Amino acid sequence: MVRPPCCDKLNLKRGLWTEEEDAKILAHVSKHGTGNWTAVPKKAGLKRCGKSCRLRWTNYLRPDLKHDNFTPQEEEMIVRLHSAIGSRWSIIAQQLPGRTDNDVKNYWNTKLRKRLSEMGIDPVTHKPFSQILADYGNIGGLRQPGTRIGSLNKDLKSAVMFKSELCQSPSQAFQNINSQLMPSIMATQEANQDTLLNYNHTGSHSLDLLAELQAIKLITEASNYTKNKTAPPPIIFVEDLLSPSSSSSSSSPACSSAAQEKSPIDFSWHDFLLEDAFLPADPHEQEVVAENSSKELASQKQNIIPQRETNNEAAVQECIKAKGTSSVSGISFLEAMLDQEPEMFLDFPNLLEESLYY
DNA sequence: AAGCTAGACAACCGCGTTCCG
DNA sequence: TCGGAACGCGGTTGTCTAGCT
Repeated sequence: MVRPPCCDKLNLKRGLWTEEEDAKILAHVSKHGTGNWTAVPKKAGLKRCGKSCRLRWTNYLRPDLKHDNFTPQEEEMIVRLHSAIGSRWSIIAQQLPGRTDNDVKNYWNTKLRKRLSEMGIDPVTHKPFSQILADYGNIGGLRQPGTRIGSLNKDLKSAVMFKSELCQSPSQAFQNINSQLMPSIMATQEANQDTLLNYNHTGSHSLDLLAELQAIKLITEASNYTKNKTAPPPIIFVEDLLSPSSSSSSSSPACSSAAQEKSPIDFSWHDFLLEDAFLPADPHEQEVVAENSSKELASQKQNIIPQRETNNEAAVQECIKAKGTSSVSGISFLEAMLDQEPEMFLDFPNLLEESLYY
């Protein structure tokens, strides 16, 4: 295909926009509306390509855009949606009035991704790094002496470094695994990434549009519930959405009864993991763990709150108080998750260290 | 005060999709 | 049905600024 002349950068200005240029765009749009952007530069008297004009309008000049900081509710929405549909920024942005895909993408890349990494959660898979390391270890005799970790991504590396410092372990802990386990991991990582991308984006495992919209709807409703406490909390399982026969209704058989009883108000960092981080590989052991988990959840339910059957404000507040944090409170959603980091390591004492020291 | 670095965000690039004659 | 133009999207790069040495 022949590229339009505007892309050839012939005598066309690039870089940051001036107020004068912005004014020209605004004047043109107010007079003629949006559309036919290739004609806009000429009509508006701008030495820019139409594509650049459109971008300036959609990302900055549109009157409905918000230019203030992201709220904790917006942060929560982004993380939830990203865990469900991946980096579909335009879809995510559609759920956040006044935000553009560029806004969301930049915010994710500069803030949210990093913070999740520091929590020990892979921002791509939404799994704990330790599980990823463990997964690597289960493949190809990783635990054999002389095997190495490969192209662990930047987030994983930084998270390991972060944890090493936290635990006052020598910083060479990461260097050790990095140097000892590197090559055999590389192929595995690439394979996993391919699978992941297929799940999250396109290809044979992709979510169809309906599933995506259902996911968004459910997540939106969940978010509204945490804010307004107005409706029963839907629970969304990515595994459901990925299943060809999936239904995102709460009657999905894939939703365990224990999980169904879990309320988003009772939010914890666990909610942002795609699956149980330390589920044993052995199916029989998985059953045992699942059974124990169900008992534990049932026990917790009795001790905490009758979540489903009440919208009782006091009970909800008590729950929030008990958990110490929630997106309902004024503090940042991610800060809330960070606050629960000690809980995370209490739950999974072998997190990271397991992979670091064999 | 100057130089360096990291963070934030605006803008660009390339590719896929949609529209339309 | 086909091909070109326009549009939309996600990844990447560039620029500015604040903080640190």
